[in-house]
Amino acid sequence: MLPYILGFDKALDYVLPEALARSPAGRALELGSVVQVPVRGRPVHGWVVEIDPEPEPDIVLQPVTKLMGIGPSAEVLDIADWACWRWRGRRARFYNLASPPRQVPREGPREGPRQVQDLARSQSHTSSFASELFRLAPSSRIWPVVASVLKEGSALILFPEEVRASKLARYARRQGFQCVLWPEQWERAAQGGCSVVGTRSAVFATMPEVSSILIVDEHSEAYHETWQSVTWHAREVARERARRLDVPLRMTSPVPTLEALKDTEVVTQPRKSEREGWAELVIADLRERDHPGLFSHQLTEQLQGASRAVCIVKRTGVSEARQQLARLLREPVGMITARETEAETARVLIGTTVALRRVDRCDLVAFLEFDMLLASPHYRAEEVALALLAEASRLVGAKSGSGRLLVQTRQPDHPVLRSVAEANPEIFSKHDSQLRQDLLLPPFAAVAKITGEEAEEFVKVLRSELRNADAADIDVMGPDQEGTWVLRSGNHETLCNFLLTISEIPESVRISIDPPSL
DNA sequence: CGGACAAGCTGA
DNA sequence: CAGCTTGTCCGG
Repeated sequence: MLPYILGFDKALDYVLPEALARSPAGRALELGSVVQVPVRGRPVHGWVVEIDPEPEPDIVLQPVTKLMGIGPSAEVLDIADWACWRWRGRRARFYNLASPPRQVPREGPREGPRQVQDLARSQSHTSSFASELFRLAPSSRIWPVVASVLKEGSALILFPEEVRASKLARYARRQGFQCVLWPEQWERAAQGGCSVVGTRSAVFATMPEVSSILIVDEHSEAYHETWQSVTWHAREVARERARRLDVPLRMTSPVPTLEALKDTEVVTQPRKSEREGWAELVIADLRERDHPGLFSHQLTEQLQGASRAVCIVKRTGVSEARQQLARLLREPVGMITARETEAETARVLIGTTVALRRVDRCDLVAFLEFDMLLASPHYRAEEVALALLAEASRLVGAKSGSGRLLVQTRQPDHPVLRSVAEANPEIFSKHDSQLRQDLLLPPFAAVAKITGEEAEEFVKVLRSELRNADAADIDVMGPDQEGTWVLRSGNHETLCNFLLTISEIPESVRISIDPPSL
């Protein structure tokens, strides 16, 4: 069993006492079951990762003290192991993500393990796995896609936000579908016979059968976990899980990422519908302006005509811009920042990009400093800027309504803006694809960012290891001004397999695979 | 991770 | 040299 001790990634062997060995529901213990065991006399939870292991000699086995409940299925343990390989993570982290937040009691009807395990452990079959991306304008309903997926059987459906996930689960149930929310209804999901809806970590939901996986708004940054040492992406986990299960992976997005477009069939709406589903874009070309400042005449004009407007500015300068705007409009301006919300009922609101998620309805979103977004020092800056416009477009509604997007810029012909103006995200993805191919950035390369106190020392070790392993086709770059090194390879197999051979990683060194910024 | 124990530092 | 900090090791 693998103890839930971060920084300890080794399975330990225990004996199961007779008293715990039997259970009315069948086998008491299966792969993934959560047990309590003593580690150095301390009670610790952990996951069963092997049953009847070959006991190592000269070790006195301690008994398991408690059965805590069911855990991730063998299939999920396997995909979690894959995630550990792919992002160089620790098993306990991913197993914990895949487990119920609060242990499910052992009692209750539970059928014996189904064919899940056989399915999971047989990985190498010729696959008819297909992935499909539905490019849907921001205001288009996704329900038709969701419904078609629900009709096929027990689907696994991911949303970027909890609110949307639970709303959809409720709606689906009203429409007569068996549909549960993960992780709240963890046990029902594990029993099978229903579709499962959740956010990022629901990609590790235990389900006896999965008919297909659907990722709604695949471009959302919410699918990319970058918290502390854990870096992983739910879309990539879903892709691998679908491939292993040999079921279709489906995605929706108004602004598909290059990652999603890779090896995927794109299904588009009729041009007319897609055009209709984007909001009207008004561009204020700042180069044409005679006086400097944050407020173009198009902006004042649009703000005066709006019944409710949100202005987006950069983090520094929200309150100053707010004062200026209030003076200009001669009315109070509400403020929304990451920390606080003030005067939310005002007709005009100002805030950073997070404000888009705090407002439920408006008919104008104005980006006052759009070029700042485009120029963020990250290789995904433009992609993120386009995603924000899609998000804003969804907020203000389709062309048929009165909703508008206003962008102040000195680059009115930027591919991001042309994509929105023409309701054609392909304009941007072609541009971005070319750029990333030229610069060898993801998804056209696999990269590992190495940071931390002892990074320099560690990279020296990596370099010498690379010289020894003559086959590895990996570049080492760095350091940059921030003391960051980057490993780059043409594919993840090469990169991750190489990293797997490095057993000793200093405590302070952090390796993030395909981070959002380099 | 967190405890156990060893080795190093300090102050009387 | 006790008493405290910091480091290293290890778990079945």
